Amino acid sequence: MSGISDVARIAGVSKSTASRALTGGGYVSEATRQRVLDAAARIGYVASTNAASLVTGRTKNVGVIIPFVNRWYFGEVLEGVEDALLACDYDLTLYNVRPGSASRSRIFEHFLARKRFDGIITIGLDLSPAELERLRSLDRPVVSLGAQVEGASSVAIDDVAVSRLATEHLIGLGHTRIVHIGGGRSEDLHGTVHGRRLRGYLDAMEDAGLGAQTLHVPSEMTLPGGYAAGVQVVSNLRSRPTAISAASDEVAVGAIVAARRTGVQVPAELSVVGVDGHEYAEMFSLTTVEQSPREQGVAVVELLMDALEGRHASPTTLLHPTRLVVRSTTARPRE
Amino acid sequence: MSGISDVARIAGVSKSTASRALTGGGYVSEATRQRVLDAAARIGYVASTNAASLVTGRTKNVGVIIPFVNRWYFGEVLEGVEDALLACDYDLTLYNVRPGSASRSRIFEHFLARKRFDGIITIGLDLSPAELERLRSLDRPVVSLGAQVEGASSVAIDDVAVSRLATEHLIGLGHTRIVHIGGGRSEDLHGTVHGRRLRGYLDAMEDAGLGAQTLHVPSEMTLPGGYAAGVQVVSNLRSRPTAISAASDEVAVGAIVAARRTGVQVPAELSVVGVDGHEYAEMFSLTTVEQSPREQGVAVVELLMDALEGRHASPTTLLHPTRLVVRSTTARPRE
DNA sequence: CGTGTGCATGGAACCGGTTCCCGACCCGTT
DNA sequence: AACGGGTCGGGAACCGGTTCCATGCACACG
Repeated sequence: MSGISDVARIAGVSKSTASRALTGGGYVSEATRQRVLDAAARIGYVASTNAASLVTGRTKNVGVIIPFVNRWYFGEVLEGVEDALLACDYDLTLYNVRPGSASRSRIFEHFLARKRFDGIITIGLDLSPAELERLRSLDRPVVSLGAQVEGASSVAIDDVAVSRLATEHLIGLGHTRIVHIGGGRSEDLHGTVHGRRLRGYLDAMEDAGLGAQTLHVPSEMTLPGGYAAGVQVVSNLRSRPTAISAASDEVAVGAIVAARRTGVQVPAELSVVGVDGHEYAEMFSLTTVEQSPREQGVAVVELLMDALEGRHASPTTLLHPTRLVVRSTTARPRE
Repeated sequence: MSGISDVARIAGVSKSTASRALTGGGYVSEATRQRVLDAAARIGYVASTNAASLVTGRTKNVGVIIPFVNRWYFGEVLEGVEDALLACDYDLTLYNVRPGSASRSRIFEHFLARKRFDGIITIGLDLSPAELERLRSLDRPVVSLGAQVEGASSVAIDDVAVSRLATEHLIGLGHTRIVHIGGGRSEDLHGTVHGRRLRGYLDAMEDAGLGAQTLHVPSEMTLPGGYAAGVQVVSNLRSRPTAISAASDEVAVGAIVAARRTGVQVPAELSVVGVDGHEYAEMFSLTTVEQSPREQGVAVVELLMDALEGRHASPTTLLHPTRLVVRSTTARPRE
């Protein structure tokens, strides 16, 4: 495999001159630079970032830690991050730490310590104090998306607000028996996305004077999860709610499928609102609060680049905009 | 940041001895080895793979090229690959080449040339001759999943066979007006997954003497794609088909949603069969031919490890097993 | 008792780049 | 004609590891 020495030899210059010509530092005459560039192009030379990083300390590589790649939100974010990093000439090393997976500690203890990247992006991850400590000890900038990492810049949406907005939409239509489908134990109303979305629902109900009749069916943030919860809600014949505020679009769609299957009309008998702007939302005419995970991925990369280039050192938190999109799964309740 | 020299100093030995103790090569007395290991553990030392790779030539890193991360099949595969690589102590560098994206050539020309990985895994990718050439010039083993790369080992399922099996199931139930929803232009019956699945349908129809009445509605391999195609099929009132052979489960589910929405009973009026074993299949009681992408990911990593360790040099192709799972979206046609 | 063998260790070269430092050269000033 | 500052390019050190080679030593053997 060809190295910089080969380029130098072909161009008839020394290694150092070749390096200067290629990286653009120091004085090189235009003529020599061209000769070096030509030589490099001719043999298809690309510098080994590995070797360069040894002396420069910049690896041109970023570690991304993510709990799922297979859920819509995370997949979108990852694609956005990938694109943005590529545009900045960075490679992306992926660490998939599935919740409950044994490999999680191995990643933090072993893999992250290999000094292989210039920075780290964590996505939707709640870190333990030990993990935080380990991350900090690497002495590389850390930015996070969708969850707060202490002392790190981050991009997120206001999860409480989106869920509140969705619920208020239902209340505004005249609903009072509204159930929230989603995760989150009631003790944990801040630490997780699940929890914050439950919080938003509770706040909206409270503010509307409906604090006494809140309902919460726990569910995984998946379509099958929403389906199971939906079955439960719909089969509750005595006092069936007239509306569902779902913690995510996948949950909402699952609930809709469950309702239709049982012969319950949406939105005539049951209104459903979600959160996300999932690619399925349009197909199901789902009313939802849209966020744009792909753009959030791009934004978090920008934040990391700022940190890498020493711009605005103090941690900032960027709140990404969201908006209510009313389609046809929500309507006034029947008298 | 601590280096091997620090470890050596603390343990009171030379750099070379420390290196031998840590990597396990050459002679080191048990006592010294322990002292070195203790010193390393004490300061949380992990060798920089970067620096080591410079001399050993092994980077402990694998490049993965994938067209989507956001589609079920690809997401599953990626998670399987990640797990398996981690278990072998390899990092994963992700290259997401979305079809039609301008960055594709940049990845092949620039990023892949950085000599950063020991091997490459391509997933569901049809390479142009130039790309193939570039890959080969890197002089690193390449293995592929779900598509043939000339001269490379690969893992795949028999796409023709699965689609044939699904279609034969419908034929076996007595259906004759069967439509295939999926991609693939009829000229391209081998090069792509779309094409091969169309081929399987055509073969099955042919063999059953139904070659004259094949029907094909093109569609993207997504749920919305299937929905759109489903609407088209169902609204064809005069001679509506009695069964759909979908190219994937996502397409199948989309078609089912479309049918139900239009009031067409599944399976009473319309049977639907898919291919994949998607996580949604069970929820929709979908009859399908299951494959296991996660396991395929693990298998392709094994193949790569074989190549990296010089075992069985000649390219092998592994056909992964599949099986028909009959649920309740298929039934005999009504008289 | 001299010598050969095998284990244990340290010194130094090396991987492929970047960068520091220094000398050569050119050109305009004094 | 001597001098100084700005350009240009080469030699060598360095990044953090691994590995080759030489050396020291203990022990067994003839």
